[in-house]
Amino acid sequence: MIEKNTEEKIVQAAEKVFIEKGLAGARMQEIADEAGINKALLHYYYRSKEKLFEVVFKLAFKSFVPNLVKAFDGPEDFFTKIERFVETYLNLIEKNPHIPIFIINELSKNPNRLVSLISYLNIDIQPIFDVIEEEIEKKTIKQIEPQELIINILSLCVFPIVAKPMVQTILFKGYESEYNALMKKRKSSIAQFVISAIKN
Amino acid sequence: MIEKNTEEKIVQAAEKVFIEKGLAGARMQEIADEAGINKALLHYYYRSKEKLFEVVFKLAFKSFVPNLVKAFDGPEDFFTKIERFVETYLNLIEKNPHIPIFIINELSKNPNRLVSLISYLNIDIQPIFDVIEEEIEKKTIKQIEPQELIINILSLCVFPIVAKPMVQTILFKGYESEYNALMKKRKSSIAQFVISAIKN
DNA sequence: AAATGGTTTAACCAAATGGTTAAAGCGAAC
DNA sequence: GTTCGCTTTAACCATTTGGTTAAACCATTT
Repeated sequence: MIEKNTEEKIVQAAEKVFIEKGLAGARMQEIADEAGINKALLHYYYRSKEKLFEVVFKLAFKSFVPNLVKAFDGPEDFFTKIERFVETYLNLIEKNPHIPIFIINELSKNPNRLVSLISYLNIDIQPIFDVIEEEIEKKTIKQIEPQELIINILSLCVFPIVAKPMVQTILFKGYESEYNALMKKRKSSIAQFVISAIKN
Repeated sequence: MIEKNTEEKIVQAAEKVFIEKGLAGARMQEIADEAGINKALLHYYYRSKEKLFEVVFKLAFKSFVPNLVKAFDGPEDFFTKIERFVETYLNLIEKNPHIPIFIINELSKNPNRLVSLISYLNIDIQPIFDVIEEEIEKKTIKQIEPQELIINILSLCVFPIVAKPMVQTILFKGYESEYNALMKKRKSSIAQFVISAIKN
C-alpha cells in the first residue's frame, strides 16, 4: 500500500462516501474516518461539506459524460460505431456502477449543479447529431430525431444498471448470476436491438 | 379546501417531502409543517421516521410496479399491447415524474426494502413472459429473452424521465419546451422503435 | 356536569452534525 | 538550534434533529 498524500486520500474517501450515501446521507466524520484523518483536517482542506461535494460531483460527472461524447466519434461504419459505443459505455459503467445513479439523483435534487458544469466542460454533441442526420439522408437508417436515438441508446445502457435491485428481484427472482449473465449479453445485444430498430 | 383527517394529511405531507428530498434529506419537522401539525403529533401517529418512510415507500412502489404488470395483459394483438403499455406507463410517469427516481434511488441505497415488499405484493410476471415466448414461437417477433425485452421497454420509458435535467440541458440546450415535445412524441415513438427492433 | 379517552400542543432532551479554535508537530531555511 | 510556515490534532461550540413528556383540549359517554 503506497502512502497517498492527504488531499488525495480525502478526495478518494469523499468519493466513496458521497457516491454511496448521497450528499444528504453522507457524514463529514465518516469521510474523515475513511480517509484516516481528523475531521478538522478535512475542513482544513475543504472548507465545507458542500465544497467537497462539488469536487466529487464534478469528478464523477467528468468521468462519465464527456467520455460518452468521445466514444461516438471515429472513422468506422455507423452501425459499428453504435456497437463500439455500447460496449465501451457498458464497460465503463460496470467499473463504476454507482456513479450513474449518483449523478442522476443529485441532479434531480438540484439541477442547478449542471449549469456551472456544462459551461466548464463545454460538451459539444453537435458532431453526433451530424453523423446521425447524415445516415438518415443516406437512407441507411430510418427517420428519427438525433436526440431521440441518443436517448434510446443511453436508456438501454444505463437504466438496467441503476434499476438493478428491481430488475434482479422481480425479473430474475433475486438471482444475481442471471442478472449478470444478461448484462454481459447486453454488451452486444443492445446494439443489435437498436440497429434492428433503425435499419432501413 | 376540504378538511382531511390528520393521518391523511400526514401521509400526503410525508409523500411530498420524502419523494422530493429522499429519506436522508427529509426532516420530520418539515413534514409536520407541510401537514400543518405539531411534530409531536407526527410521532404520535408514526413512531419513527423510518416507519413513516416505509409507509410512503410502499405506497410509491405500489402505485408503479404492479400497474406495470396489469398494463400488459388484455386481449389485443401483441404489438398493440406494447403500444398501449407504453402510452399508459408514460402517462402514469407524467403525473408523478419524481416517483421512479425516488424508488430507484432509495432501493439502490437499501435494496433490502424490496424483500418485504415483493412477498407482500406478490407480483407475478410469468404471464408476460408467456405472452412474449408465444410470439417468438409464432415467429411474429425475433428471438429475444423475455426479460430483456421487458427491460428494454422499461428503459426507454423511464430513463428519459429520471435523467431529465441532463437530457434537457445537454441534448436540448436547456429548452424545456423541446424536451416536453419529444416526451410527448415518445408516447407513440417508443413503441414503434421497439416493434421495429423485434418484428420478424 | 363529571368522568373518560383519544387527540393535540409546548417544552424539553440527548445525540448527532457541520464547523471552529488554539495549540502541538514537524520539516526546511537561516 | 531557532525561526517560520504549513500540516495535524484534541477539544470545543452552536445548531439541528429525531424523539419524548406531561399537560391541555375536546368530543362522547354516563
